[in-house]
Amino acid sequence: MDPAVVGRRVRALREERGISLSTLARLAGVGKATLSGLEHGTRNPTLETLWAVTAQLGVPFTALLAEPTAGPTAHGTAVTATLLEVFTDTDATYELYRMRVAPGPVQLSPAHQPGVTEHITVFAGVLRAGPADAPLTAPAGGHLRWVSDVPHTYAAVGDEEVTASLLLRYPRR
Amino acid sequence: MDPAVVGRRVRALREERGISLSTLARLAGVGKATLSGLEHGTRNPTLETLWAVTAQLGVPFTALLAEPTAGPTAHGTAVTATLLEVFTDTDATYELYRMRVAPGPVQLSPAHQPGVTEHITVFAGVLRAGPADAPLTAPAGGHLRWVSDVPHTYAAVGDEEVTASLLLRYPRR
DNA sequence: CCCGAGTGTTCCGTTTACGGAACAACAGTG
DNA sequence: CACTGTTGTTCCGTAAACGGAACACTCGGG
Repeated sequence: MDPAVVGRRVRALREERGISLSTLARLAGVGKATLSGLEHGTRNPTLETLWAVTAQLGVPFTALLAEPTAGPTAHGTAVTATLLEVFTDTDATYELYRMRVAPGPVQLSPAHQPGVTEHITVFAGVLRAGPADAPLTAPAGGHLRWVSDVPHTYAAVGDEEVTASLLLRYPRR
Repeated sequence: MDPAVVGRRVRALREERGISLSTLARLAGVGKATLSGLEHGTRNPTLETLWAVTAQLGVPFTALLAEPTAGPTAHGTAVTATLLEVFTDTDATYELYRMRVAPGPVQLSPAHQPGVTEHITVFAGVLRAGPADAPLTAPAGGHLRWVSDVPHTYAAVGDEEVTASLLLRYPRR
């Protein structure tokens, strides 16, 4: 992860709010040198520092560390999935991904454990996905859902890249 | 933010994967002392350190800093929404929330800007939501979508709390 | 022109997070 | 029993993140 990226975002968020470096430093309770160094990417900020600054900006960490999350980039070439969140409830564990499917060949994914379901919301493009023997199609705004304990496929229909959110539900065994 | 909380989660995630402190430290390229102190909450870890460890665990920061994210907890009493992610594409900005709707009175939410759409995936419970004059109903696993430039409502059907993911799409003006 | 109030950067002494090594405790050998 | 390989914790010198102060700079007034 590049600290310069984080720095640029902090600076952008600050200027977006029209607040000066000096005042943000004072509000967040950190030194001006610290904030300056942070925005320039010349420092390697502490959790405490980042927390203080982002809290003052009213922004979760996620907004700073969004897209370069080197999460488990998915299995193959066409599909890129970034793990956004994992939350555990009493009866299941959920993994929420942001997914991109590049136009091109169909992407085959192996089966998961029994009972696992996938929920996909398509935001842009047209996605054809689901069980390998009976895939479903959804346009932008559409939603797909299937039990993923069988091999399944992902493919972008047309030449537009597909953006979607993927939710995996693992029932508690 | 309490560093002890982060520490406990790191330890939980590590043990969940059945991997020892020593090996995780080696894999992540950090000192054992660093990781030990981090898990105990006696240190104030650096962005670089956190990044190395979470990347090795295959978990985004979000998973560590999940629920105490004092993000914009939603409008009223029945609905609690936590901002998980913000990502900006060329044509729109997305805000992804994890939403909980407590059983009880209907929650009314004011209209957003024109063109904003909401996408909801229900994970648990039964949700009745949508435009105030024509709400829709979705059970667990269901999906709702509507244009939210009119006042809209959220309500849990039955006495089970609703868990859902809410995605707001703001088209670029 | 000078002055005060603001901007953001740089300098610097103190604090502390860092990794390597040494450590005690335990497990499975021969 | 000793030996070897673990486990995680603690010690410690070094590197660096920290906040405060000093700095150069740009505005707007008197």
